[in-house]
Amino acid sequence: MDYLKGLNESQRVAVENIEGPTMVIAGAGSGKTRVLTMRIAYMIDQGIDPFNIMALTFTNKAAREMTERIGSIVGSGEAKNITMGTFHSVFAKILRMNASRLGYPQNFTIYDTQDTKSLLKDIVKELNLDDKLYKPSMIYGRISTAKNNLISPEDYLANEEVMMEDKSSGRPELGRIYKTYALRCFKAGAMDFDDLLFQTNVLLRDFEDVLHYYQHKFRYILVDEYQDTNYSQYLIIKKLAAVYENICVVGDDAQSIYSFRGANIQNILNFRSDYPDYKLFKLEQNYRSTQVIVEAANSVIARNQDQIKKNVWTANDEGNRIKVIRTLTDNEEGKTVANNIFDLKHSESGDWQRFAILYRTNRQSRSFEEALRKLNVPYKIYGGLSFFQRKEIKDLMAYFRLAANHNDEEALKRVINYPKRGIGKTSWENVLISAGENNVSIWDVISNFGSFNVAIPTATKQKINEFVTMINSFTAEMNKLPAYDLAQTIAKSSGILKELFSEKDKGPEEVERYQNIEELLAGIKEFTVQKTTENESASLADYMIDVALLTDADTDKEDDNNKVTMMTIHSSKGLEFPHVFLVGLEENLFPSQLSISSRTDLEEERRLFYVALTRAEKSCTISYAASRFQFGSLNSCEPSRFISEIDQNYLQFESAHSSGGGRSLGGGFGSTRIGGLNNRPSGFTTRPTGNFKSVKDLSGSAATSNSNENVALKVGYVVQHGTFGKGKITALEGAGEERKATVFFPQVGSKTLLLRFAKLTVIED
DNA sequence: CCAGTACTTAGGTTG
DNA sequence: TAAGTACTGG
Repeated sequence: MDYLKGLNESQRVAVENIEGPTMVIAGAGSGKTRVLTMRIAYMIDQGIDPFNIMALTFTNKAAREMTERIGSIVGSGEAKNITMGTFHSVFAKILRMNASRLGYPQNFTIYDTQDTKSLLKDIVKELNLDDKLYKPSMIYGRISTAKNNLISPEDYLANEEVMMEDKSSGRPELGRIYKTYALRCFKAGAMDFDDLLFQTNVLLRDFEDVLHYYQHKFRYILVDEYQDTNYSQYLIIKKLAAVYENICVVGDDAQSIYSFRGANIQNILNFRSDYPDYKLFKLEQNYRSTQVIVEAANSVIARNQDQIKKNVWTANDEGNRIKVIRTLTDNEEGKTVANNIFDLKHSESGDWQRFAILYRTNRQSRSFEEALRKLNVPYKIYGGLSFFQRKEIKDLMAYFRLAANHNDEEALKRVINYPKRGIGKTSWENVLISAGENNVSIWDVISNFGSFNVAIPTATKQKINEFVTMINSFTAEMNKLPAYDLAQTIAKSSGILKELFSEKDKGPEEVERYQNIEELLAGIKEFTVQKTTENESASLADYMIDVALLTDADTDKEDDNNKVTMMTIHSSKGLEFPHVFLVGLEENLFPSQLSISSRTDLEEERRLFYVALTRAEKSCTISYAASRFQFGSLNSCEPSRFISEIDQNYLQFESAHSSGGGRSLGGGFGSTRIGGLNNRPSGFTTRPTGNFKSVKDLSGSAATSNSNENVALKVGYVVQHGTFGKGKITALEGAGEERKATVFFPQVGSKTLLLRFAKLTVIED
């Protein structure tokens, strides 16, 4: 077991103690991941069946990397049998296998935040509530908190304390919304992120045989980042570990930064009372950072009341002091940091990936993005809108979802009339009403108009029938065709590909959208090939299961390597960089304004600051601006209290302009393909401006003469339109007020126009 | 149905 | 500021 030789004494003991409840408190940079990896490898070496091991990590990427490393020690065949992943992904899979127990379809959809908010918005509208008072994100927060504390809608409504809270905040209907929302999700065969944990709890609570099965399957349980688990997660683990009590949790209370999503440091303290004979190991030697960084971080975190005392130390070099830079504005901050990175990169050998810019909020990335782009410095941004959240991707995926699960209401709503197929808002609303009245799913209504009374015209019903037939034909292929083939079919026959292709020559954004779809299809192809060579099932449903819980960090690309990283401090957890730039250190930004009134919130911000500092290996630079643009106006800012909380012996103050002079600008340095995930081409969008409008307006209303002309229109006529120019009629439909024409304009593409309004003049017939 | 415009409001972090 | 939504006129 050579691999154990590289460990220090406390790491080795933590690795070798594989039986019984174990808690590892691991200081920042103390080799936590290494211990976890080695421990699992060691367990397998000791004859434990990987099938009996469950390891819960914080990101899917971490799980993947750990599986790989374990595989390199014990063989990848063995490593593959470990159940490893995030809480959400591991239990989503378990839920799929047991979905019928809970009355869910095996192919249940996972609603993301967008789906959830959109559904909540609809519900508020349907219940005739004030949407100023009941905002989707606010309701979602409330429901999320409830679910994470295992409060069901019924519990919620029965809980007087909770109901009083809602009443006094002027929102007495939250419970009713929660109940409606839960019911709608259930009817749609959908779970939101919190349901994945909530329903797992239900499953383990109500089905003893299931509980027993998993208790015996997972004889050995490991949980990383334990300080960031919430009550719902805590209880799952507690139940599963109840028989064997081979549970190992690893964490650092000083790095607990997710209380906003229900994480509870108390879970660490509970561990002692839940497993009184637990063993405690502390990893205190930091291998990552310089002495200055370790000590500076220690000096800050010491100010927190709530903490487990530990002594993090390092044998590394002393290192340089932490540079603190003040700039006048946020834009200057961007430039200064970019210049510093540029200078440092060229004064020491090494790649761009050695640098990271960390900030409190996603929107701070802009000034750095601009400044880096000007210097031709390649960068990538994590967070913000991820690939799978983009409209065009969600649209196509909605077809996939619908094919897998007809009841997926959000998916249906998205695509029933996209691309346009003449199924309007009113028809949709009437279908919704009918579904509600008959207490069935929306799909039930639209696939069986004969059985329900729906107030929509026959022509529309016909169109909906065609749509239903199309979706059914996709469903029929779901388990026959490989993912890629079906995805390709859907992209074509749904009309999405055509829709985006026709827009392609409009502008850079349209081109990008088309390319994103191509990228998605390429990704599905890759998936299909890979699964097929591994002799595993490669259906489109399988693909969606794989992809549903991916984040930006998980979808990191190979060719994205040599780039400066920009991300929030939250998403930097677990990562390390030689040079860290910690920006926007201003009161009300970091610490955030929302946190400064409560001690516990402020302490969490301070832990966040601690996490940020301890990402740095060699150097850390802190910056703040004296003024910052916010909501359209320039606001002046105070430097963050956290700067003065650092032991001043570790700081070196510097003003913005004194830094480096000998920088050579331009000269074709940097990469040609700059920018990262969010890179936007900086071209212009040329768009016809309707500047003749005012002249036309003066000509007065010509509505009557218009309608006369319309009667005479026929497919194939060439017509003239005020803004779109000359075009050819490709289709005519509807009658009277509803009569509309689809016209192909070579200049702008195909348009459908309501003839009641559009002024069309026949040029030739 | 389409497109331009007026209005609103954003509190912050994520699977 | 910027994005997203609601409204309105053709």
